[in-house]
Amino acid sequence: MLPDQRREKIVEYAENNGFASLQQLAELLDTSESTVRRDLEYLDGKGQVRRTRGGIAYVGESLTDFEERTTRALSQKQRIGRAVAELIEPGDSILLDGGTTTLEVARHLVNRPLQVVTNSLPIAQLLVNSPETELILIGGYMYPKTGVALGPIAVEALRTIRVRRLIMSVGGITKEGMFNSNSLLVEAEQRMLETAEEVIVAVDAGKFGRNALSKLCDLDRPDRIFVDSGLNENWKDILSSKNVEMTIVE
Amino acid sequence: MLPDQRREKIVEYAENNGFASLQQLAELLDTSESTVRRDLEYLDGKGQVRRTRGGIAYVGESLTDFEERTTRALSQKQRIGRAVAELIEPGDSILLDGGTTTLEVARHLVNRPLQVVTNSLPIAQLLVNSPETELILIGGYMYPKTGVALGPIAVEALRTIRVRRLIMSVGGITKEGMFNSNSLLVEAEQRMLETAEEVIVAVDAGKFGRNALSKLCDLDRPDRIFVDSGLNENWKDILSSKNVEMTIVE
DNA sequence: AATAATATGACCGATATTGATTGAATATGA
DNA sequence: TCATATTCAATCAATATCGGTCATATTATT
Repeated sequence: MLPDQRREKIVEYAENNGFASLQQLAELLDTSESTVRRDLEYLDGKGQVRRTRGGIAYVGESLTDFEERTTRALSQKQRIGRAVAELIEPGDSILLDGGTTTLEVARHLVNRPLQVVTNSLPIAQLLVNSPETELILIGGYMYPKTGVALGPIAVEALRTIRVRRLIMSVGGITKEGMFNSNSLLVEAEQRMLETAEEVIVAVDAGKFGRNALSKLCDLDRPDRIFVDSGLNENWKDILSSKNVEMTIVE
Repeated sequence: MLPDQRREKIVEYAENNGFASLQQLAELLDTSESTVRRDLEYLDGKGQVRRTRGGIAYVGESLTDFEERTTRALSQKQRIGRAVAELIEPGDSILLDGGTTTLEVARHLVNRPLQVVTNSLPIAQLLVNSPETELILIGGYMYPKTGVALGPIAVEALRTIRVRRLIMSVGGITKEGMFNSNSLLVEAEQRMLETAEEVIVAVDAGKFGRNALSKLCDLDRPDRIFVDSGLNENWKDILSSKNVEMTIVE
């Protein structure tokens, strides 16, 4: 097997399982631990994966990525995306955060007369040739896996922008608030929150009760949350007690 | 089997499988490893496929298919792109302007250890998943036709950036200087000129003697110009009298 | 047909990768 | 704390791959 191919498989395996031990990988790839060790060193050096004693852990959206793979979660994302897009009115100016859910929203915005601001490369790619849509891209350091622009350049660019609606997704929601896994991302998203009149959060129910690294904002900060019908009653009560408008998509 | 036919099969196989080893290919095509090796060198040179030790990996979306079959001017662009890319050293920080010629340069930068700054969406798309390459995207208003970011946001972002080399292409070159067709673009490019230690212009010979809307800079502003061999002697004299280093690609 | 130009396959020294081994560093558990 | 068991980083010999060269075969041109 080719070295690059092997490394790709390692990343893939780590993505799916969140963690992988040296032995597992050596057996899976039918190679020696030495080689795996060298590969991990290489991949870690590049930030694709984080080494831990005895193996590796996937860095980034590990848990969510896994869930995204399941078709059920995906089709829910699509439904959520459509529902959010239906809310958008002609001539709106909207800010689209990166993420697979917001990408689903963007799919429904092609060829609609809108001003769209985004820091997501895939979303920009989708909308750049949409004739009716005026597209403004937020630049910055490109985070490789998800293709979103982060860092000081992104934050600075967001300072000069005002939009009617922000559509964002988050990595986890607990009673303490909304979370995401990457602190650079959270910093950019906090700036986004300041630029929008109305904040809309689009998540699948699986994110509720799950924690992540950095706190993004309080639970009552969004004006509206779009979520699929998998949300349990307890959470519905909590949200309505916080005066967050909720749209259950099915 | 014809060489071109054989190469086409190699690309096809790589597309389908993601990876292909030398041995696999040699067997599949019923030819020697030497020949396959030469083919891979050729295909890698065109950016259609990425060589890795022991074989090849398929690289990104094949815009190439479309461009491959077009005029001679394009293959000159490819050659220029390759020549410019050879100049770039590991660890360099470079700023890539938008345009088809610079896109050809970018094809040869995939998987090389570099810091790349660009305002071009297609170039970003090409490099975002190149693991060795750190990518910084300049945002702004997206100009639909060419997919480059322009306007005040782009200009502002460029103010905070310094790079070793700027690689740009221009719409026209006359004795009065370099020109481009869009004044927003020229404004951004003038800012780019300020951020780079060394300015490299990559153009095909057809641009010489041609005018365009907005003046970008004087003829002697670039440190180096890459151009194909179609450039006539008169222009060579003019450029050398201006102390611009010239590389004739062929 | 003769010649030139190009493509091919085999070979070889240089280089990179691999797997095993070792002692050092770190974690585990009494 | 100490003893034991893992895991780690470094090293080395064996192996695989690379780039270049050369003789031969194929194709194009005169």
